[in-house]
Amino acid sequence: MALPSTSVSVSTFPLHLLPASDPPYKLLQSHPSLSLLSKCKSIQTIKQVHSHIIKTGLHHTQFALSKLIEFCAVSPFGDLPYALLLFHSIDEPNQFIWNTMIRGLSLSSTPELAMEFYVKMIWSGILPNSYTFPFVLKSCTKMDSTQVGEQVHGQVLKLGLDSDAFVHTSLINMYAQTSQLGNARLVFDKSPLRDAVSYTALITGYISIGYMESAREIFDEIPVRDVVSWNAMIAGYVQAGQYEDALAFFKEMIEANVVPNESTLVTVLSGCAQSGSLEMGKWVRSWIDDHGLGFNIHIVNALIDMYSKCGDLDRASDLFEGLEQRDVISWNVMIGGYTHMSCHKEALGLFQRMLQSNIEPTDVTFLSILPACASLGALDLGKWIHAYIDKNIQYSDNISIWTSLIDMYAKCGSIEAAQQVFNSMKHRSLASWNAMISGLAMHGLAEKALELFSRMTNEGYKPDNITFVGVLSACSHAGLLDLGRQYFSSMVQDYAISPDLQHYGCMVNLLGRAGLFDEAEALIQNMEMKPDGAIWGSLLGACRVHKRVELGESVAKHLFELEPENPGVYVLLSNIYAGAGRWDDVARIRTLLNNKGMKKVPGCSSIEVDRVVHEFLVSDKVHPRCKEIYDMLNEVDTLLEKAGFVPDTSEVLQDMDEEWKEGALSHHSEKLAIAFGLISTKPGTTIRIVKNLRVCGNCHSATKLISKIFNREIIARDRNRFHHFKDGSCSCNDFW
DNA sequence: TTAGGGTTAG
Repeated sequence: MALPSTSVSVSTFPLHLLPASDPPYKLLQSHPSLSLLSKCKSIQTIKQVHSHIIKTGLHHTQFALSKLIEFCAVSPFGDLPYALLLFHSIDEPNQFIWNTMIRGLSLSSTPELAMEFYVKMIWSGILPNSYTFPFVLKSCTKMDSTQVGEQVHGQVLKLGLDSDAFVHTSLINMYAQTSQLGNARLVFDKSPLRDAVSYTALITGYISIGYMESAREIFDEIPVRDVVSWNAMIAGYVQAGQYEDALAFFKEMIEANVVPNESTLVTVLSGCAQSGSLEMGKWVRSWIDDHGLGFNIHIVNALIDMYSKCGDLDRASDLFEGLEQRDVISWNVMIGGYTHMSCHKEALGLFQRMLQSNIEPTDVTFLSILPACASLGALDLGKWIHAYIDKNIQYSDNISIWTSLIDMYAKCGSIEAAQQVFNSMKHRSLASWNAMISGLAMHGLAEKALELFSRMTNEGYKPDNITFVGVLSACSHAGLLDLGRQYFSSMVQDYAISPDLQHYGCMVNLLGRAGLFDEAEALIQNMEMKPDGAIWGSLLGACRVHKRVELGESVAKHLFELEPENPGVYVLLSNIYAGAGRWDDVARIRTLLNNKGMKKVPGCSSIEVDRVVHEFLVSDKVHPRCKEIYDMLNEVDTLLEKAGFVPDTSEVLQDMDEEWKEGALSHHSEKLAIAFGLISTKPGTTIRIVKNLRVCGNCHSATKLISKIFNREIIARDRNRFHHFKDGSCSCNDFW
């Protein structure tokens, strides 16, 4: 924005003719140069105003400089380094200027500097006043330093400033936010200065340590509750997961004739979103419409979030598209909504649109978009995001983002890159270790996963239930039965973690694969909870491997009860019959399936080429390069045959009808994706594919040979794990 | 003479 320079006459006030002491305040306050400040939207325009101030001689007045510093230090369009520069140009800054610098720094990401300025202020002989301490105490709160906070409290008492309501509340807030509720309470109780604000500061302290009931008691004591105190309680209930209480409070608030504001509605809607309750959300929506608030962008954003989290993506998208002005939150909630509902392609598409609209993504964007990349196997896009994050310093200490990158790389098949990100992290959270361990596990790198687990415990991290899912799945993917047993009992005995369904699933898988059916069944019987479909499914899979037809039948019965609509159970059972040569039973199951009108979930494989994800279904013929793909498939089949490959037809039901009609196994989705990879990438390039189902035995054998014949590394992710095909063999050692 | 405390997307 260029400033209208002609509108400011240098001679408006001939201030340069005045003596150095400040002229009358009224004259200064209305000076055009200073009123221009409020129009500034960038550092360039601030500099222009600064030069106006110099031209008009205003820079001789501390008042003008203080207004300039205030704008630079506090306004969202300001520039803290410029404020510092201005500050250092002043010989003897007055109390207001010191306070303003402390205020600006307390808002920044470096509150330590605010403390430094506070100390310097005292050293320079300027006494802090009742304005200074709210800023200083905010810095203490931000630094989470109880020691410094207590020292400042001492100085407040010495100066007798504890009788100021603002200082008083700031003290309560400082103690409340640094988990010293006892001290917060003491300050609160000892002083007669109690208003809705100080009550609310105390309430949020109790909420932050999860004491909702204490918060409620204090709330009931407030003589006059204002909108913020209601908002705080509603936010507390949302945070505590007490969504119905949050809504009840919202209704009570309206009955008490307190007018909800934007915060109230954003908070209530986020509660509806988190609880997934569309009914609640609709009720709030109608209130919003009745009160004409449907045009507030923050409220619309919250509505988009609510609808998409409650599963109504159409309504969410309508609101999103209907927005005239979208801010970054609008984009983030819509992308996050798609990810939440597993519409990963839509999430990626919207992200591309966001970039095209020149909206800067934020860390929240990446936390939504990286899982979408992970799910689709969109490695190139993931890499692009990694490069973007690398370039933007503000993400350098965001552990969640780096953890998401580890997860993305691992799930996109690039375990080396995941490892590199993990190694480069200076600070890690438990989730970072978990992501790396699970990543190694799904790549079948059990030894490395277990090594990492012991490194993690040596470094003092306490593993949680998710860690053990990773550890046990590492054992299960590598068939490490004894180690699996050891970790399972260590989890219970050494870490007091009670096993959940996922842990049992790994153990049943391990035992089943080893053919230890009695032990597996005993384990299932001793579970504290009812086994789910995954547990029985795992056992049924083992029955197929070990050709245990009768046991398979009885296991399938459990599954038919639990998941009557899951065609996978019928498919697996029919494969068990096929393996035993019981073709009549195979036919019976097929008829049963057809009669029930159930369709197997179609096999779907995807491959990313040049940042575009291509998806293939069984015998798909819709791809633009369909002809070339099928030509390549023919060539592959010919070469496979030459190499002595004999298709195994025992798993013909894997893809049911479609496959049956084709009469061959050569058109499974993974083979189409591989053929497309072969024709669309340079020789020698690694081919990465993602399949939604478990890879079938036939394709597994074929892919091993393809990797040898075409001299390509093929990395395939199926529903359970990764397979690295190279030189005719697979990293899973045919065990999956 | 200018300002300051408690609530708000994942």
